[in-house]
Amino acid sequence: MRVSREQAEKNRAAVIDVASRMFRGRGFDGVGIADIMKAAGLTHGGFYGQFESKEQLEAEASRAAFARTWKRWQGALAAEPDAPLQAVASFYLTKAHRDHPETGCAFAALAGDAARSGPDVKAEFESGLESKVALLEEALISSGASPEEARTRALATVSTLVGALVLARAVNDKSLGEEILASAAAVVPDG
Amino acid sequence: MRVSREQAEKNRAAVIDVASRMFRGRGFDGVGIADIMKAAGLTHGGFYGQFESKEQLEAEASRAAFARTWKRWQGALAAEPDAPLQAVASFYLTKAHRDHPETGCAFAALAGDAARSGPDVKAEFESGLESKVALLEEALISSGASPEEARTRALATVSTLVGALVLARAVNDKSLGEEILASAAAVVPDG
DNA sequence: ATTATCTATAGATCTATAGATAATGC
DNA sequence: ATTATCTATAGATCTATAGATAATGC
Repeated sequence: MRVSREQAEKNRAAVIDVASRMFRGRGFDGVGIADIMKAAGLTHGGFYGQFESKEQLEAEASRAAFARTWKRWQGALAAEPDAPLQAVASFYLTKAHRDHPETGCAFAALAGDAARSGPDVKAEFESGLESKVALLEEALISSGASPEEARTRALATVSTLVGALVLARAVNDKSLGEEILASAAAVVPDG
Repeated sequence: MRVSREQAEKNRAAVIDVASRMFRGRGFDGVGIADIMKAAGLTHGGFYGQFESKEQLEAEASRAAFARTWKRWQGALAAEPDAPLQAVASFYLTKAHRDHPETGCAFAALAGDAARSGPDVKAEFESGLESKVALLEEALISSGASPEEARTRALATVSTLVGALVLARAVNDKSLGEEILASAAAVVPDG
């Protein structure tokens, strides 16, 4: 049941894509390799021809999630260049984002898991963070901020956004969750 | 090998205490019941005489963690009543806290896990959050803030603190972690 | 001939339970 | 007699690997 080299590459990419969603939805420890391969339409045993280990897939799936969400951030910033922090906050701090971790921010979904993971996963979180912070910094500098102020505001804003989403997901009360998101949006300055 | 009712109650409390640290250190899914019971000096099988399920222990261990850290917050606020947000930020956003999740804030350590847990765990996270927010609100109102402003600032500050700690733990680069913590401290207002 | 994927399984977990044991508390 | 804890195990996972299979790519 061998497939073409092209198809094999597509299969590998599909595994990463499926894993990226499943990991965000259920956590690294909440999904098994058999689950992922089945969802990608392949068999469990085929996994180790594509990846060295589950941890390698965790890293690659995180990278893929960051690449996707980076584009979303970039689009929002391009559409509203004069208020970059509000631009990001307004799509980030939403009920839809809270209710759909599997397609949302990998920091909010997996940073706790990454904190307990090995250096390969953390390396992806590190570059994922730096690349988002770089987007915000650039936009803030264009809006007239100093480089130092831009970096501080960018880092702190990401912390506020991620913290608010994580907390909003950890409570039962939906309206409390929305209050958390709204309070975070209220303190994000207009850049 | 039966023990006195008093000792049995102490054993149960010890299991909760040990679990509260181990869960914060390794996540709910990263620790087994056998691990916890062994660390508490008991046998695996004894667990189900003390608790209905692992999830019940997760909820009780979370509650215990919140009770402990609530006291820390209260102490910091009592010591510095005029700058409540800075008071909390200055012990929360530290290298020591980043490097010791097992004795630190359960939001930062476990909110991602809680988001995927059942309603009993989420209920503890909800009341754990409300009780910390209540402390901050009260202090901010004493410092002259309106009730609405106090609540918004309290919720947003907790989001920023938790987000910064979670992100600082998810990267390899220690100095980047410290930069994240410092940027969060810089944007927390003086109350 | 090479190799992507398959079936099947090893070996190590995990939660939860059944039944035995022995000390407490009536 | 009751009950807190113990030993032992069922049954369901999980990661990872071994070896077979069959289509690609030389």
